[in-house]
Amino acid sequence: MLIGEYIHTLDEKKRVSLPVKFRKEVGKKIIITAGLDNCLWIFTQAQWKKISDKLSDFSMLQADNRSFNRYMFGSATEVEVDTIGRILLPEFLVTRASLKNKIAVVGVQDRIEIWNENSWNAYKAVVEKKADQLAEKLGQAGAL
Amino acid sequence: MLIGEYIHTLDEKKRVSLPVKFRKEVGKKIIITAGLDNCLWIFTQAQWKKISDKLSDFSMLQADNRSFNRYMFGSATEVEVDTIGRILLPEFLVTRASLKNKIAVVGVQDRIEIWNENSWNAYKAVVEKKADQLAEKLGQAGAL
DNA sequence: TAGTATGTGGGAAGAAGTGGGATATAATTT
DNA sequence: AAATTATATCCCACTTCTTCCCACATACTA
Repeated sequence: MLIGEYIHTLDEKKRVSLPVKFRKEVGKKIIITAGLDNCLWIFTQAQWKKISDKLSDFSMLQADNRSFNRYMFGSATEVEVDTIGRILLPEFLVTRASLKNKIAVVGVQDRIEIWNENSWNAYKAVVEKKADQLAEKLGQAGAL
Repeated sequence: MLIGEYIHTLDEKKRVSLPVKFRKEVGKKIIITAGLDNCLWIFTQAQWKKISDKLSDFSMLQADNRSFNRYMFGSATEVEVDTIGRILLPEFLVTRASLKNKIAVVGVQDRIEIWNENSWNAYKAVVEKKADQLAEKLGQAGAL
């Protein structure tokens, strides 16, 4: 289970070290792609297979599905974790997620998210304000 | 059953000792996360599993679910209880709950809550004033 | 009053994160 | 085709933070 938030550095060579707590779970090869809400998503290979299988079930005949598939698949890249636990982010993904020197590495159950630090803080602030409402809603859904 | 309120210290290294009465019940590894009303929640691993299983049913394609999952998982951390019954709080959770030197450790049925001492006192004061009304409401609902 | 249990504080060893350099590979120019 | 430049990958070293351990203080109990 991937949980927790870590503030790490994106160095000049576009490298990020993964938090130690995540390394065992994600393995040596990961899939990184553009996520929703202007962050990057990192999946294990197994997880990615699940997702891509699901996505391929959607009909190619619908424009929305085509767009979304292009979005997810088009930006997906396989990346190796180096000997000391770092990954190298492709330039276009750095741009896509507006990553600067300080980034947030966030564990969200079965994926890792990479955020620009400021965007992440801003996002959190918004969600925190709404948290009660969200909890209420989910409570009604029988979640907690 | 976790009950009672204890005022403990958050030392410079962000450590808090758990009240002895709670230790047996929570075990050696716990999950700590940002709760509602600006406090932290501590769960046993078993409880956390229940919660996360529920949450995994929600699709990541819906914005509200993404928000809540990020909130719950992103702010959760697995923490070990050290040999003398202390836990180490990650910086971002200390910030989230505005914890200072003095904190309140509160047993609430099946979870432990961590509060800034002042916030806790303020919260208690408010609830006390409303207690009659709350009781009335619960009585009508047939709770007691 | 002595002994035990709980809570608090700090120092030292180790690990994690970050930065920089060297080597190999590819590309471009003459 | 050779040489030089550029790019990328691998490896090493430094620094900072974390973790583990031990010691002290206070409070409670016998």
